[in-house]
Amino acid sequence: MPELPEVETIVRTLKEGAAPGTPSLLGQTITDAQVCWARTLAVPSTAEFGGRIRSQRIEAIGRRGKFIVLTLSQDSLLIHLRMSGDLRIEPLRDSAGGPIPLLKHDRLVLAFADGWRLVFNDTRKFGRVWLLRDPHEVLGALGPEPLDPAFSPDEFHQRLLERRRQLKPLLLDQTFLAGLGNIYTDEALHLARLHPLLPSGALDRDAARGLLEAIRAVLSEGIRRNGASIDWVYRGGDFQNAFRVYGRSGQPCPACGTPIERTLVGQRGTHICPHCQTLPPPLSPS
DNA sequence: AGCATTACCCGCACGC
DNA sequence: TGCGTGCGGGTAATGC
Repeated sequence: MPELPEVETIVRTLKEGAAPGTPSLLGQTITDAQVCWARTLAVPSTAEFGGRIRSQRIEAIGRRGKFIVLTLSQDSLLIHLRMSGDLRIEPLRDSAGGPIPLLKHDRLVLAFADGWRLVFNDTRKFGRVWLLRDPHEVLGALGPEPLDPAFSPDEFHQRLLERRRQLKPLLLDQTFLAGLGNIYTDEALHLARLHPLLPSGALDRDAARGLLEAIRAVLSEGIRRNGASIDWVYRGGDFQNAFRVYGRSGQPCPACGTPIERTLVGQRGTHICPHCQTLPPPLSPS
């Protein structure tokens, strides 16, 4: 479900505590694990998982692309929410001391020494969790962090030239750039006034810089607004109220008023302003 | 050979 | 009821 800004928002709430009275995940010691849906676990096996994670302490909480990264005493726990994954922190027992039942679609539970638990809920079962000694085994495949100040416009330009692909599929490719998904890609391309099917090799230095600036602008606004809350999964963010094109087919372009159009690019719903985002005519075959 | 593109797949819920 | 759609990504087949 979430893209970089939603994952960033979730990571921050895990660090700070979701609400007053709910604890941070930092420093928690894991006392028990329950795997309700075996395929949620990428590695290791369900049989190995509980014994291996038990008694480890959460030393750090971070994000890489769309991955939530929990650094434990010995291992790293990577969580990818994919389309419908969600995390919640709640007490193990109610005020009367009775166990609090799990909910429909709860897939994995970590219990902590202080009486709270972390629950991974995932309606569509696409989400995955990895428990690894070396997180680089998975995260090493990811491209640069778009908000990393050390990632320069010229380096971005160079990568665009190396990978000659249509812009939208390329921006969605996590090995090219980590963190963009369907919403923020459409938003960034519109802000940069670039057509999603434009070949990446066609961008000059200025266009590449403009695209990186647009990507950073939409991601930053997404984070500032605590992400977007759409469909039936509500997370409290309100970036959906600032969408320029996503989900707005037929409504006016915020820049020029032309009705937004919805097309399909690589099986993904794609939203553009046909006036602001034009494709140069293809070279004739003759 | 090595990319890039395309089609399809994976559970489930929701709106029309 | 049936059908289209989806904040993601892996795989296999095909194309250049």
